[in-house]
Amino acid sequence: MPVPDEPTPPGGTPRAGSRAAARERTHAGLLDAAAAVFAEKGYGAASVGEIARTAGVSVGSIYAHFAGKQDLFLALMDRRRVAEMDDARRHLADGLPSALHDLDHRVTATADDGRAALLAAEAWLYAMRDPDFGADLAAHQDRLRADLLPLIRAERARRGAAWSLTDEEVATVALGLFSGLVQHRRLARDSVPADLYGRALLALLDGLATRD
Amino acid sequence: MPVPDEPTPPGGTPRAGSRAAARERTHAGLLDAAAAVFAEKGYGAASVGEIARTAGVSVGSIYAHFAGKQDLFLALMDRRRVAEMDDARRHLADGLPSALHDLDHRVTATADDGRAALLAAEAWLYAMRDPDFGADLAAHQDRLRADLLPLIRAERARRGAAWSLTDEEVATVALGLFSGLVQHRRLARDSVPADLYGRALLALLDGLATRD
DNA sequence: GTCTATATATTGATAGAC
DNA sequence: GTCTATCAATATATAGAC
Repeated sequence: MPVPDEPTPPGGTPRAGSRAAARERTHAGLLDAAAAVFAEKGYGAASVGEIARTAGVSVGSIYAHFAGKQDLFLALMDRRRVAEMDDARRHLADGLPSALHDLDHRVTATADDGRAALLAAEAWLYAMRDPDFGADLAAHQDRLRADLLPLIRAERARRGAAWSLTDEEVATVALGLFSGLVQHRRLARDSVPADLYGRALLALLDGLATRD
Repeated sequence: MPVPDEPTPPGGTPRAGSRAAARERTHAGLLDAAAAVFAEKGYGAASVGEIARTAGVSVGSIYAHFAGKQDLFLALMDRRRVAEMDDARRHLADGLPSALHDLDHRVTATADDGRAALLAAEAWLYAMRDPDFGADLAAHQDRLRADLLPLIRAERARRGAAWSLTDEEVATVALGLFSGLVQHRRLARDSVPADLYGRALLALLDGLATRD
């Protein structure tokens, strides 16, 4: 999702102008630069040197903030996760009908955003090679799924019929279709119209009622 | 998809034992090694040295077969593409009902296969950074979609009702859900049961009939 | 066509001045 | 905390013997 990638001041925002605030600024600037470089080059090909240059600091300064390239990447992913959760909770709060229209916009925004889809793919690949990070990412997906569940439950109650998928499975399909359509749209924009996600989800919901 | 990654003898298979056959063997062996190393390390972190060592040849020998790391990667992706097309056409030939059950198996096989999903993600990321390769990959997806279309058309005719999605959109959703579920299953196997793809597609088809 | 040896550049990370 | 300078390791790619 097109996450604004906002900084996360740990334990309260330090007063502007203070030494702690300056440190926070470089810290956040490094994460911004990391997002740009990791997205452009990929994790493997990205170099800490270029990240430092992009952030406008020296190589050595990076190691005063992070243990190394890996730690920097993990910190970046952490920041994106909390931003994505905030974003999701804000947009899902109003119930499913309003959310459906919103989700369409999130598909296109995520696909058309320069870095979001790229970094998500980098994160998934990193997770495939680092079991610990994989567990973190899976837990994050679980939380997203959990946030989706109340809306699905309410919709099922509203329609008052038995479904051929469990609520959790519906949430999984919704999440899977989301990332799948984002990647397809990114590859060939014309093949994924802006409202396809919403229409597909509606058809799915209509078809879930078991037929006898 | 769990593509066997078979060699592609250009212009007919050379006689076994001939010099051309020996060349073909190393060529194919290099592609096999490339598949293993690119999947394990990722494109950026993979080194031609390790690929050579895995294939049991020297670094210099790689450059007698390929122009470099990039060319090797592209050749590998090319081989996987023709194998995937063969595979898809073979399994889709019998019509949709038989294909549906088969598709379920393809989701689990692709997700559980060691390299297929990894290399697919690497290919997508590479495509995001190389427009030419991106066009190739998009064209490949288009061919897959085209192969899916007859089955969808037949199913719509069988059900004899208007649909809220075009046939092409249904194909896109089917492809998108496929890759999305594969990635989710790879991350958290329990969240994606083996038959979820088929059940979701069935529900989608049931719900496509417009309601008035 | 395959090998060994090597040229050249870049990498992640560290040391020490300020 | 940020800098400059530098380390050792590794990268891609090439040259030349066989």
